[in-house]
Order: sequence, then C-alpha cells, then structure tokens
Amino acid sequence: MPTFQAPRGTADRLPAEQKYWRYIESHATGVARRFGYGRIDSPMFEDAGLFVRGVGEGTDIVEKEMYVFEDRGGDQLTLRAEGTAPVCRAYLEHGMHNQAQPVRMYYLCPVFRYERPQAGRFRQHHQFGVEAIGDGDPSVDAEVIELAWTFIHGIGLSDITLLTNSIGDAQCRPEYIAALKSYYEGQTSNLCPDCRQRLGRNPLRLLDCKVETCRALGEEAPKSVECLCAECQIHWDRVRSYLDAAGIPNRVDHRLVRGLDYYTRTVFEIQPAVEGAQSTICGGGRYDGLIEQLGGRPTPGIGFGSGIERLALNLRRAETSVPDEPSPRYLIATIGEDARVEGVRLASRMRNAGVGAILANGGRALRGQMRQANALAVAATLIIGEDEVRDGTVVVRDMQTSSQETVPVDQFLQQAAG
RNA sequence: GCGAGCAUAGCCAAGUGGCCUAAGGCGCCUGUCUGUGGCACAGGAGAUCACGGGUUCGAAUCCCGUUGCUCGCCCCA
Repeated sequence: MPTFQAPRGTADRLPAEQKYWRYIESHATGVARRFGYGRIDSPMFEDAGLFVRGVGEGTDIVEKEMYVFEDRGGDQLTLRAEGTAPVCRAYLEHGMHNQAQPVRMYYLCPVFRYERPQAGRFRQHHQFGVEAIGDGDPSVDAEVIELAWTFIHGIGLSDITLLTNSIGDAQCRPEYIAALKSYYEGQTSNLCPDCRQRLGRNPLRLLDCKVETCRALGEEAPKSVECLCAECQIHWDRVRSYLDAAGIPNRVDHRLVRGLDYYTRTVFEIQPAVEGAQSTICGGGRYDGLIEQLGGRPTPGIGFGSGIERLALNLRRAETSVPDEPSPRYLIATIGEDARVEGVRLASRMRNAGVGAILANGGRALRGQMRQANALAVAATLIIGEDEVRDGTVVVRDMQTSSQETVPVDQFLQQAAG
C-alpha cells in the first residue's frame, strides 16, 4: 500500500491548533471592520500574466516561485502567489473607481510559493492583508500602517518593532539607485560575492545584506530619504507626522527595501523581538504604479500582508493565552440498548435546542464511558440506565464536584437550553 | 537554486554490528470496580527500525543512493 503525506511545505491544521487561527482571524476581521475595510475573496488561481506584470518579471516570486500550470483549455494559470495583484485586478474588473475613494478591502487567504520550507516559511501559507486603492493621500499610508499595528497589538504581540522607509517614486528612485550604484562601485573589493552580483541586478538589495563588511558599508551608503523628489519628500514628512499623531512608534530603517517591484514611496515592516531568519510578520507599502501596470488609469494604492503562520508561531513563543474553542458541555452515557435509544433521542433534542452533546461510545461499560467524559473534559455527564428509561429521567453528574441528581428529561432540557 | 543536520509505534524516546522475534514513558483499549471518571495496580493493541542497494557469518546499528523532515543562505508573510 502506498502511503501519502501532505505535500512538501504544506501542513494539516489539526483541531488542536485551530484556536490560534480562529483567534487571529476574528481579530483581523474585527480590526478591518473598525477601520472600514470590506472583505474581498478572490480566486485561488489567476491568469499567470497578472503576477508577472504586477509583481515584476525580475522578482524571485515570478522567476522561480510561482506555481504555474496549464488547464485543460490551454490557459496559463498561477496559484495565488501574492495578495495585492488579485485585489487590484478586481478593482479594475469591477470598476471600483466609481465608488468612494479609496476603496478599502481586506482579505484572508492562502498564498502559494514554491520555496524551500524552513522555520516560518511554507509553500502554502496564509495571509491577512488589506488594500486601500484610489487615494494617494499620506493619511491613507498612516491609516494602513496603524491598522497593521493595531491588529498585531490586538492579538497580544506587544514586543514588536515597526520599521518604515520611503523609497521614492518613478521620478526620484532612478537617481537614488544611480547614487547607490556609484557609491558601491567604488567599494567592490569590500563586497561579498553575492553583493557583487546584486550590484548589477538589484542595487537596493545591497542594503540589507547580512555580511558584516557589507553591513558596515550599508551604514555609510546614500539613504533613499535623502534623495526624494519634492513630492515624495512632502508625502514622507506627512506620513511621519500622521503616524506621530496616531501615536504609532516607528523607526526609520534606511536599509528597508522590499522585494516586489511595485512598491513606491512608503514601505514598512513589523518585526517581532525574537531573532530569526523568517521573522517579518507584516510587510507592505505603497504601490502607486501597479494599477496602471495592470492596464488601468494611474491609481494610487497601499496595503500590507501579514503571515498567519508566523503570527501563530509568535503567539506560541510568547505563550500568549488564546481562548479555547467552545466544545460541548455534555456527554451522554448509556447502559443497555433501550437506554441507548433514549440517549440518541436526548442528544438529538439537545442539539436541536442549541445545546452541545456528545454520545459516548456505547460499546463500553459505564466506567469506560465515564473515562471518556473525563478525557473530553465535559462539564457534566448525563447517565441513562434502565431506571431512567422507565421513569423518563436522566442522571446529571457534575464532573467537577462529582455531585449528581436525577431529573426528568424534559426539565433537564429546559434548564440546559435556557 | 546553494549549504548543514536528522530519520526507531499516534507522540517522546533507549539502542553505537550478534542474548533486538526492538527497552521505557505519554496517549489509546480492557480488567481490578455486574450502573459511575480523575489516582493506583494488572494486562492488551500498536514498529515492514523512512525507502532501495551494498559490506558482513550476522545490520536499527557501517557504506552508498533516494525520499522526507529540520535549520541556515537567497528571498519573502
């Protein structure tokens, strides 16, 4: 017999860990609602071209991480590789520019990338993300960042750092990159081999290299916020002052650059205090060129994505207390076949009345059924034997106090439902 | 895509070439207790020792390959 296991980089989410997910999701939807964001669910797969165009041809995601397949009709499709491009596609497809701007949306969905799995990284992971499309005002930047901050604080992760930066726009970024390049070109002998490669392809990436000598060079390198054009400068100053007004502490990190091509101006990340390679739990930024890139009129937008697996990992690490999933309070134990029938009847009536009930494994002696009640940690066990069947009663045993009383079935139902 | 470590029952694990037809613990099931849990005691089920090949009289144990997992790099959430 062949055996199967979950595909590499994927994981079963077992009942025992569901509480973390329910907890995170309910906080996410709650925060989104308070900020006025409406939920959007887009398809799990899209036209492959959407991501190629949206995320950028040279990015790792497009170059080597997308799940691309051809369907039976010959269309090239891609499992959702990222959250923002599909939302922008929907914005265009449904003419959302006719709604009040910005259009505020959030999503909670799986994302697929073909990567080497490791701590906090999977081939299928899940993101909570928001997008505010159609208004380039810096107050929207601050709003989105505040939403992220509020969300992560709300789930109980308080030892976190918000990093911000501005990487300019189509006007000023080329100049900045040129400045950066010429700075590093004078230092090539001090660069690590990786960085020498990056210099040609993606100079921004030199900034976040971890090699000691490169780090030192990065400290001295030209900073993007020093090369902003006038508009970007004003935008950046306002974002910062709005963040101050909202009381959101943040640290400007000149080395913060993001790997997706579409980012402009404001970029940000939230990091937990615990060191780890895959530590970023939230990342986002402004993408004012993306909608146009996808065939729409120039439309500003900003958003973030937050990895739920990483959030859950951090909740566990921080030993944050997370409420248990509600489970039935009652287990029904029966003795004999006649009682069994009554047990089935009672369970059914209870559930119809909105009361949770589990029928014990009837093949076992009462003793075994009681053990089961204990293992399932129910609040009370309902026992039905010959006497109870005859009298139309049920024994209600409180598992905590070990006290029990015999009550008429109807009376019990009324009490339990009320 | 690159580098490193690991792989024994559902989980944790002993075992480092021959009393291994594989210890122990958790969990599960049964009994002690004919209709009453948590404790204790007794018993039971559950393992092609990841897979394939090799070395050897003999392999869970040594070697090679494959697969998987974990960790790091790259990148990202």
